[in-house]
Amino acid sequence: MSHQRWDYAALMRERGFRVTPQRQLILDAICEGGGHTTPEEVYERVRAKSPAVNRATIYRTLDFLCELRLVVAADVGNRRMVYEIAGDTPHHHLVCRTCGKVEQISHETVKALFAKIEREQEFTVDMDHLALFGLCPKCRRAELRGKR
Amino acid sequence: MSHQRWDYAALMRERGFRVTPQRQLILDAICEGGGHTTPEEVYERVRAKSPAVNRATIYRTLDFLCELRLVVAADVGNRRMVYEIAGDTPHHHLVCRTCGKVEQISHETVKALFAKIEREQEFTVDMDHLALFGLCPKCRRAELRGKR
DNA sequence: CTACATGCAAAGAGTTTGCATCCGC
DNA sequence: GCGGATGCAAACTCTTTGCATGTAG
Repeated sequence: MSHQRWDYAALMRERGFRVTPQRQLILDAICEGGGHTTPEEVYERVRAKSPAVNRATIYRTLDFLCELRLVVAADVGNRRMVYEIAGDTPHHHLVCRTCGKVEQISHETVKALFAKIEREQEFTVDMDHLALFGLCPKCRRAELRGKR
Repeated sequence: MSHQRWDYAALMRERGFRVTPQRQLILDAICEGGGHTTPEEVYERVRAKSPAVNRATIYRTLDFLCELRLVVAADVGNRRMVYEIAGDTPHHHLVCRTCGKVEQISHETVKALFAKIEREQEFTVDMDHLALFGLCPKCRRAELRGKR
């Protein structure tokens, strides 16, 4: 999925922000991540193309892109933040803690839980990205085999 | 719920570890948290009673207590770890992204989602601590008021 | 008495901020 | 040219580590 730079550029300008080379490089870097990208990965990828770009710019731009809702941030635990291009449909991730494979869950599936929490505790969960850890089918079978 | 210091002390000694005043103070401090306590809160509470205790000891002891499984650690997002006495029924956390307040959700509530994921995608979610972000009732009302 | 635990200080990682400079519009 | 964006360096938070000292068993 391309991030369609032209649209993003127009969107930024419309809202009175500037389209800078750094911002484009950082968007590219997040795209290259496919799924999720850490700030450090963004930094490395950007630096490969343009070594002068500063870490502070990475962080400021990631925040900026999140505020524009072009990018979403997800806290995947272990004190790690990951960023990804905001997609059309909100989705969540299943992360296999053995092989690291990432699957998706639809927002529909998760919404039932959020609704239940809202109903029972009045707490409004508004996460646009949820990361759930566990075992993918393959690793689960491997684990069962190992335990016998 | 008390942490029953005598049992813990016996357990530590059985396994060849020492029962020190610091360890007892730190256990007390986690207990005082009721649900969940950050390292900083532990530090403050311990320091109120025994000002010489060092931050490094807090971190080392929290790790130690986790390894003994007397305490469980939960990554509550926002790069914040919280600790609590082990042994309660497994539960999860709701974190208010405005005021930072942390509430609990029962494992029962969450299990339905995990079961659904298992059924639909064969993926076994096995998280013992899930952190969901959103707005607590109070901040939600404040936000609604602000938007009018 | 001995090994484990602690205090201290310093180093780390990861992130944020103040300020001068730069450059997109 | 103006004001937002960037680079730089420094600060900041949270956590970890090496080493000498202290103390539980």
